[in-house]
Amino acid sequence: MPTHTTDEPQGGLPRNYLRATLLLLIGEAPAHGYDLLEQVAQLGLGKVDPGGLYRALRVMERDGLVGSTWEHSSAGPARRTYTLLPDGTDWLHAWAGALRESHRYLSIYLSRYDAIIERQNHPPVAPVENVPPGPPGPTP
Amino acid sequence: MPTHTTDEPQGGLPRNYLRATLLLLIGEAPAHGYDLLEQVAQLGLGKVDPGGLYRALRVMERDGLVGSTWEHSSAGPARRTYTLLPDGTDWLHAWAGALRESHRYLSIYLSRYDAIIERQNHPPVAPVENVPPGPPGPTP
DNA sequence: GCTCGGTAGGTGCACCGTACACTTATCTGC
DNA sequence: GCAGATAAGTGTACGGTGCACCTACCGAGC
Repeated sequence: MPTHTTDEPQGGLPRNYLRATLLLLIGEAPAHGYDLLEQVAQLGLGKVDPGGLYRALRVMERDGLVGSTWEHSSAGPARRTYTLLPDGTDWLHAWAGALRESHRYLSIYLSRYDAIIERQNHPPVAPVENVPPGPPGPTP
Repeated sequence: MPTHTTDEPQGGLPRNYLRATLLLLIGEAPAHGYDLLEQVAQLGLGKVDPGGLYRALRVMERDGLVGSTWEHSSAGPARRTYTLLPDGTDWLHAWAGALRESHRYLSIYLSRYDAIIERQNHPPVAPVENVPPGPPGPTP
């Protein structure tokens, strides 16, 4: 038996949506991982895997998109606060462009999907299934 | 040197966009692979890898989403024509729902991005960078 | 009759993002 | 001193995707 086949749709979110989202949020205001974790969750995508989030942040730091500084809060453990670097801003712009295209694509997709549904509700001619045309009468 | 780091955005298309798109197109009208290859390309996503497309079709057939029949055309090699099966229709609906959410998410993302850009053009107060407050005078 | 290019379908493979499970450390309140 | 919230990570396997490459059929042209 195949392990997985075609499972439930489970999202259909853009690829790399995590990086893109993190760049946006950090671009709005510097923040630390745990904070971003909650912000991301409230942004429409519930429950994000913390591991993936922290990993994404470190990769982006390694690549010079964001910078981090440790902040020793009086309450709770120390936190890493991330800020957007110039390269990160460039990337944010690039991502926004790509996502705008993706957004347009989804609009097309959904309108064509709606057209199919519409067509099913108002068949153009000869509804082969039921209600044959002509006056009702005893079956010949 | 790391092999890949954070490369160019390269799309940001939804995950599984290929299956979703194929289901939609086959739902509109039965078609064969090569045909779908061109339709998909014209749908906004240029140049799709044929291998992946054919593979996706076979997986979906294996999972009972689509059915196929060989058609021996008089001109050119035989072609496999795919039609949507009931399970495929269910999936199409599910995908459309997921993609609609994704579409909404992208709307939010883009409007927040635009807000950032806007904010950069019209800083709310005290543009920390230049133009210090106080009467202008000769540089000390 | 042989090659060339378009049509049609397919495999092998490696990369990388993601999801899931699990761990560590600090501080507050009971 | 233990539980639970805050905060940051690691290990790992899965699966979609992209790239490169291969087979087969058919008509046109040399």
